[in-house]
Amino acid sequence: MSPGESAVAESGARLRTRRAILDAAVGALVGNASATLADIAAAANVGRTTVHRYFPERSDLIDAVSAHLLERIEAATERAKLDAGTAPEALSRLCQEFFEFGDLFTLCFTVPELMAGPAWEEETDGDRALLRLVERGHHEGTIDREMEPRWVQQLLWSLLFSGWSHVRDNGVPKHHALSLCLRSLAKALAP
Amino acid sequence: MSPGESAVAESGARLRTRRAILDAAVGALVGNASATLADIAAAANVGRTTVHRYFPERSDLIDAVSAHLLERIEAATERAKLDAGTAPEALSRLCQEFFEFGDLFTLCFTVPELMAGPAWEEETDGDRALLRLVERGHHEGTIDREMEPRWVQQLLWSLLFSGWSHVRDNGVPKHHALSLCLRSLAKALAP
DNA sequence: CCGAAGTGGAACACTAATGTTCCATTTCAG
DNA sequence: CTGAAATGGAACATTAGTGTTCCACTTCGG
Repeated sequence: MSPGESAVAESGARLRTRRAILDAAVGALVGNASATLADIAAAANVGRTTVHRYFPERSDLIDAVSAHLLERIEAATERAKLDAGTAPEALSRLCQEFFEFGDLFTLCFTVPELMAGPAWEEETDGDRALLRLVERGHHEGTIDREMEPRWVQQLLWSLLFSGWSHVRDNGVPKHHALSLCLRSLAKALAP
Repeated sequence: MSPGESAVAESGARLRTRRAILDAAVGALVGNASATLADIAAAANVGRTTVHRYFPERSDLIDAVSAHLLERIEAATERAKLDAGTAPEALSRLCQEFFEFGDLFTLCFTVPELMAGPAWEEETDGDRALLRLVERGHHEGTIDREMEPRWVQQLLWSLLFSGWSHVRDNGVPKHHALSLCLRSLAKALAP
């Protein structure tokens, strides 16, 4: 292996610590939206210096978390197979997939820098798939035509946020919060 | 008037600037959740020194904003007359009242320090009135019994958040966003 | 007109977070 | 075992925000 393949073939160790830092960053930021690099380093059982080695600036780390989040969202959207079944069924599956993320996606609401990047401005494939799905529901007659695609999108996300807040604030079991999300979504969308 | 009545009889000017700073703080924080005291002072057309005269520490200002917000929420809850009409009607009125706040209450989601105070932990009269209202709806048979009081509370707030996000992100007119909120809420709660 | 209240702004010290450098230590593959 | 890779930690400079002090300026009621 010739030297200089910096980004390509990282040693196993590097990949592992990089991942550890990333995970720790997510965990720390979920607990405290303004977590310090020192906090994150501690959470990752790593020196602050090491964090800087992998992510020279704070914004680099934030960007990485952001990218990681986007990837997971896209993956979950694919798993939900939005083309299968009726539109409400597909939306329900998507809701369940997203719910699995746990408080991970709470970050979108609590850490504003996270959404700042250009990647969040443009529509992702997942976004488009969701919007198309709602339109399909309109044609099928399985989704209330007043519930326009973008509103459904807002609704889905804020329902998930509600669900996890319900778990956190009121100590409700997760499965119960999920079923409240699903029921509320289904009823709101029903024609 | 004897000297030393510090907090009681403030001159008109003092009250006016205090209010100006408070309003500016709300506006600045809505625009940027991590607004600086300098930002706020500038927004209020006031020197930073003056801000410190009225609110010695940043937390004092935040507390004042928090109190102001709580007052308005309580006032809006009273105006909604939750005891009148059917439960869904009352909830709809409450939703409209809250919606009037504009992005003001977005602060609850974006400025975590704001909710940190002890005043937000304990249940306010407004909270209790809302929870009782939902129970009344259950007895009347006008609200789905699966929609437990605290969930309805979460739902109401996150719908409002969705509504204003819809306005901000998608440029939808306010009245339209409001009607989407009301419709979604009504359908989700319907038995 | 006068004096007190209210204000603005400059200057300062203090703190917390960030980013950098350097060196000693550990780890691990060959 | 040996050297390169990876890490931890101390020390440092820098920056941004905060809180304080002091003085000059305006304003406004009497």
